[in-house]
Amino acid sequence: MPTKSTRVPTHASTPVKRRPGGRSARVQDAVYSAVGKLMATQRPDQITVPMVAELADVNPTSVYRRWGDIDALLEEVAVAAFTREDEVLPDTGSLEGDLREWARVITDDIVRPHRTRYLRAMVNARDGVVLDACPCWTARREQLAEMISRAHTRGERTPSVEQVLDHVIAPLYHHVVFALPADTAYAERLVDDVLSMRSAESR
Amino acid sequence: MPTKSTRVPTHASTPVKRRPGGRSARVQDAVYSAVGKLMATQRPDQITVPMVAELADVNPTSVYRRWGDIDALLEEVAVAAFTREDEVLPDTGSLEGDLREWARVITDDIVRPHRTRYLRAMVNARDGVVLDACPCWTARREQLAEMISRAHTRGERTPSVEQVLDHVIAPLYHHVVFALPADTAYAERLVDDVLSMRSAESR
DNA sequence: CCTCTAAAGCAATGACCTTTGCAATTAGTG
DNA sequence: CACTAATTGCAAAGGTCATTGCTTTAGAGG
Repeated sequence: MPTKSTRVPTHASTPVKRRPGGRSARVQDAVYSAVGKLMATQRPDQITVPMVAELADVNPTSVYRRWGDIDALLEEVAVAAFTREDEVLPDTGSLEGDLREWARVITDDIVRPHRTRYLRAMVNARDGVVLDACPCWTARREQLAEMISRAHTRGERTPSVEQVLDHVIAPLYHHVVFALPADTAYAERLVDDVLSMRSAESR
Repeated sequence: MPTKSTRVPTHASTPVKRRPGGRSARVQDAVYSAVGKLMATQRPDQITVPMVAELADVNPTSVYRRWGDIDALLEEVAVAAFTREDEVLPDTGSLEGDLREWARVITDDIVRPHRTRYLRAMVNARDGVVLDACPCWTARREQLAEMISRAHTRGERTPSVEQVLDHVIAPLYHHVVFALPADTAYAERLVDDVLSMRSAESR
């Protein structure tokens, strides 16, 4: 069992890691990059520590010592990949336009093979637990809240954040992870459906 | 590589298997049962052939010879588990009542740990392919078609089969496989939402 | 520039999985 | 009932993965 270092650093300003200097950072980057490359072609559950270690030109022992096992590493890389906030929110002037564009971007993102594998890796890691929140959904939730808030100030009648998550995001991700066909047209159909629903507050 | 027998049987009436007699059937039952028991406690991707072989009191070699690898075996057992047609369709007199009851039964089914693991196993097996149809969804689709057809004969305005699949089934399965909370109340909310949508044919 | 120690590398070890050849069992068939 | 072949059991061998003790490297602070 890998005993994670929990010693408190001298200054509160220094990050949790005790020695984030050049070499450790280089190793971590190399390992992350190797995982990303393997994800492009390999199924998550057949990626092994020696595989990523060789591709990263790092000793397997280092990977075992820092991450414990392959699952922890994959999970870490997966959430890192999905929490990057480099997306710009669409602002078309109407909620319908915003949602269509937003759903289109998300769809084009997650249908790419390596993104699909990240999703499936996250599915695998969740065993025996029920999470109230998931890092990659909180980002979506915030984006949605922003777009819906804007629509409200324009006086539009809108569905709730939860309704859009349940009826646009969930079906999209569902189709992708279960290998069912998913494309932009499907995403737009979902947006049409959710916009035709009676809004939540009138329930 | 396991060379699957492709020899044509003498009579077209005889099934594909060449020797489905007592012993083979017993072995298959034991293996299926062992997989089911392991699924109750183990993650799919850490179930190994020797594990199921020992629990089934069967030689590992037999499993390798018949199924090739653990993935093929798990996939086979999973689809077998999800295509059992022992469910009775609800018939409450209204589509709303039918859907609520139907969604409730499905929810109670898939939140059980071993059922969740079967779903995740199916997710894993789907790599690099996009399927037009999935065996466990065709069953749902047929059940839905029946209920909606009955509602139509009663003169009810109904959503389409696809809409119910996308907005009730998909979010439910999504929540379950991603370890997000899912219960009967959630399922009923989804049913309410889909029933408040503008129906598909009026689009 | 020097010291200290966290982190990485190395090598040996053990455990487990998978394959393969051969013998034994047993289900179909005449 | 006897015959044939499909299927299983057995055992050995090869390969990969994961762990562990020790050594070496190189940040970080004085």
